[in-house]
Amino acid sequence: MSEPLHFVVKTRLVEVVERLGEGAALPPERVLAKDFGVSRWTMRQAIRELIADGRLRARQGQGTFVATPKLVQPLALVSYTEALRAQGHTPGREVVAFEQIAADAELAEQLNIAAGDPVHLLERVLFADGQPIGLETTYLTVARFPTLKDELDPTGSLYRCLTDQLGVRFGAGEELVETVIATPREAELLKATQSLPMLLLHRNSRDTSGEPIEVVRSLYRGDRVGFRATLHPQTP
Amino acid sequence: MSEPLHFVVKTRLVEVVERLGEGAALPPERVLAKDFGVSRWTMRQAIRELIADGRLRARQGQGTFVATPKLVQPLALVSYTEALRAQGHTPGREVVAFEQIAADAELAEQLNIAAGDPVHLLERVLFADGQPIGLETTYLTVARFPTLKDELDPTGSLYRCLTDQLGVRFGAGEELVETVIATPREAELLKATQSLPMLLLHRNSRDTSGEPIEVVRSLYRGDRVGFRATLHPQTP
DNA sequence: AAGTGGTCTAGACCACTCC
DNA sequence: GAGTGGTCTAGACCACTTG
Repeated sequence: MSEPLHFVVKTRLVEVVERLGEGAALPPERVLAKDFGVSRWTMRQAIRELIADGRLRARQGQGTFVATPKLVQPLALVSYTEALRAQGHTPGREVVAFEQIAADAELAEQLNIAAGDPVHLLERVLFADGQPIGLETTYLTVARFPTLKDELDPTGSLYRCLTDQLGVRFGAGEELVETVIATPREAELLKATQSLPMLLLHRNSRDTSGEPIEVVRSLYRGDRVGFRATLHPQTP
Repeated sequence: MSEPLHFVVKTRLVEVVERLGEGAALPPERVLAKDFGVSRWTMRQAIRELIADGRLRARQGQGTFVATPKLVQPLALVSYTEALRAQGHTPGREVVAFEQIAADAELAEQLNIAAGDPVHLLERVLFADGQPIGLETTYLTVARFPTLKDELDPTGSLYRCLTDQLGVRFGAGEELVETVIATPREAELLKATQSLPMLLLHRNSRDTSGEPIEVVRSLYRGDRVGFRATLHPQTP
């Protein structure tokens, strides 16, 4: 058994998926398992990998369907809303939380404040064409943005509010990208099955004078989103 | 059952992992399952997620161990060797293939050549401190680099060879990042268990005049590597 | 040979959606 | 209520590493 059975099944299932069109429904797992002559566990293993690869999409109580291609988002300091619209998709946002909390040690260091200092916490689910694709958690220092709670429409663009209303000028920033598994809470907010690979982006934005503006933790569904970075040549 | 059992187990297992030090061995799966009062399948589900998160590492025939933190690699046009060394790690490379193939339609378009034209294929496993962390597949047009096969030491830096020996000047490039599941072949080369989430980087480098230099498909172990991008402010 | 993780089976029940 | 995907069990065998 050099090649696991579930991979053989996956390979054969890919052919089925390619014959069906986008959005087409797959036969039920139990039927597929019988057709392929494997157990349901093995069948699900193959399906699960195709879901992680973004080829299939499962909906409990309904069935499994051929997915549409992944979105590609820019890895840059631009508004989420504008980036999506530029690609012809309909952006959406849903506020999960907008409150003040006390910064823990790690967050305090990243924002260059003292542990325990108050920070704004803004947590929003990002939608594209009605589908949840990401969970964005933003932290901003209250001392620096005392009027944010009044000025910001939490369903609107934070980036726009900061630049247009509060006069913030974004400088260079850093973004970290890695894969993680979502917690059940995060998975539920993203309407994803648990243990689906996610892309975690961690951003620490600074203004033109190098002062921290915000700390952002964005969790994107790995089955639906990819990112594009623009590389700049070295000048040594 | 709003919270799946395997997640409850995962949460409790994290505490165990944190008490043990880096590199420490976990009890066998069967023992853990018994201790937690769950089936081995549920136990493995929890372990599998901690492996994907980079907290644990499993070695067949040996056991499961507490992992070291993820590496963070720059998402930039610099030599892999130099980047790793700058972080105090020992880089390594192993050549899997170095040959000529005919470009398929997609590759031909990306390299701005005709389908069927010969291209160099260089496939290498990248190591950090003796551990395989990535599989890099590079395609270069033979017509543009006819002497590459003679000039390049395939165990050395391709970037160095291109810039120093062949006079190539890298311009701006684009890099795509997404999560995928490795094929069994790729998983084997990376000594990873299958169905582990990977980070796929797809790069299309161009020189200063905009001509394509190379197409690179890099597959990194998502449990061991993260990436850092530097963001540049918009100038509208 | 013994013990480890990796794969697979058969079967069960739960949660959700639609009729 | 019927049918779907989601979770979980108990048990088996395989592949690999070490003594």
